Amino acid sequence: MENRVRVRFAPSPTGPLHIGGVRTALYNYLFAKKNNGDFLLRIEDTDQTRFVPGAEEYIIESFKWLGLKFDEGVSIGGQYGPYKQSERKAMYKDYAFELVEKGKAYFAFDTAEELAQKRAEAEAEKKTFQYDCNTRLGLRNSLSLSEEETRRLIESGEPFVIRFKFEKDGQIEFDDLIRGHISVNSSLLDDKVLYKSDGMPTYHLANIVDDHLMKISHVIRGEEWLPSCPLHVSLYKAFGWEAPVFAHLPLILKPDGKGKLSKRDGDRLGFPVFPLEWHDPKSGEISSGYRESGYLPQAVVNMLALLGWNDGTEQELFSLQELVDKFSIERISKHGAKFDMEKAKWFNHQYLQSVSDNELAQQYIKELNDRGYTPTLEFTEKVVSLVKERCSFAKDLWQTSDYFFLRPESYAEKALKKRWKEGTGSVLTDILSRLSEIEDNNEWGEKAEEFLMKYIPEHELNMGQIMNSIRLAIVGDTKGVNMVEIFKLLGKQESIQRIQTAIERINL
RNA sequence: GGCGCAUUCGUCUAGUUGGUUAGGACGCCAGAUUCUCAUUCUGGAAAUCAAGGGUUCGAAUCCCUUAUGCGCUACCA
Repeated sequence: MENRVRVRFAPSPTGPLHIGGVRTALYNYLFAKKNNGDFLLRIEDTDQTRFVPGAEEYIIESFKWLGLKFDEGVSIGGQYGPYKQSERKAMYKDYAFELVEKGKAYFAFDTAEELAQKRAEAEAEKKTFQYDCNTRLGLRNSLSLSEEETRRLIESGEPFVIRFKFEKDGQIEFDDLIRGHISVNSSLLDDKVLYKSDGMPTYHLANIVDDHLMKISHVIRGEEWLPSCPLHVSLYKAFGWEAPVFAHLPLILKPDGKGKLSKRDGDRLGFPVFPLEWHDPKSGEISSGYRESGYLPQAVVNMLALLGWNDGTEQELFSLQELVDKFSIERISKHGAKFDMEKAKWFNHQYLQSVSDNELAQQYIKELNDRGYTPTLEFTEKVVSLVKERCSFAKDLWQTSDYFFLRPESYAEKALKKRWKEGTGSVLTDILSRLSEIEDNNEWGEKAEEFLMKYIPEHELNMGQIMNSIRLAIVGDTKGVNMVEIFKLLGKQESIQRIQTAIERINL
């Protein structure tokens, strides 16, 4: 029980879950499962001003879709709860005060205006104001003020925050599983606020307290936390707690240019940045999701896992279980990875092929019904089996198989020019009459093929030319699956009808 | 500005103890297959390993410097 691996994913419910966050969660999950450990979900809602209704439910729903199960946490429960920081509010204050008593932190009474003033002054001199060991004595806090004054201010209800007190010339060192040894001089760090004047802790305090209380063994999080890690390490030390092992993940970058992948990039380049579609309750804006865009959850998981990690072999397709078996933090790359939508599409193509025809057909038939067609499941299944390999998404089914359901209304001009020559009409008329003579049963398609294979060479006609003109007549373009397969599925009546119509229309 | 992190084909990456024709995948191009399109298969182009210095018989791999990019620099997470 002592050294059990326990990791957590700790999002803040300020909106939909970003794909980078999903990857962070995935790596946490893989690491936990690989080591037979626990994967927890904690909601970090200490900033009341940024709370967005529905975000928490969205997060839970996202992981359900992705197939990543939490062992403990919000909506699941567990013995270390509550798992939502707003419900743990009372305890943070005690911990913050404990630090003040230990001389590791102090009260500060500076107002937001006063600090803004300081920053403006510094900026005017092209410097940066920092609340740290060099400036704190000149500011209004329990270090610069007398004990009586401090007590008087607190008792009179003056708003205050608690700041961490960094040592003057300490060296803070820690090891990161991905980045190796990291060393920072403490006098360069600013005295971060731990406890806000609204009675809530900041991320830094709440995070450390909760990770300690929830017995988190490894903290796997985004690189944006690396700069504040020295503070976190110092906090563990100040409390006298053992720090967890840290691993800071590289960022997911936008496909073009530089920088973090953002919601705007998705809108701009036309790919989802969120696992599920998100309806913003305030702006009413809708952001697309992987699920709604037709991605399979396994494909998203595989794609994300490989964006910055590989097992050292040339394998690229992994099931979730395989990822669990082969995952290792040490093999995560150190630098950010640009998101590649083409590769994402390729992954989905791979996974779509493993979905059964029956399952896809059931899904497709709903779409067909919506479009006003009512084919049987059997027929739809046959169509699916023929066109599946050409699709990357289930939604591609229609554009690759529409001709099985609707007659061509027009004929592609380019194909017409190339495949419908002077005598095509009369040749097809002759072929048509011969096709009509073939008995209309299950073997009609094969028989039709047999006939064509004989007829075309016998009349010294060009195979490609004739087959394509028939295709053009039936499909409306020179595209689609094997002609015989189309004959078979469409049947004699429909096939002949379409050729007949085409001859009449085109030869007009 | 300060601090931190990073830097191998267009993109994702392999390369863990210095000796490889620097490998794979996506994308791209070509060929093959087919009645077309797509799929599939085969092949090809594509990284002087950010740059410059060292160390060494030998460096993508070790050291230094520089450059560039990114991240953080809030009573946000």
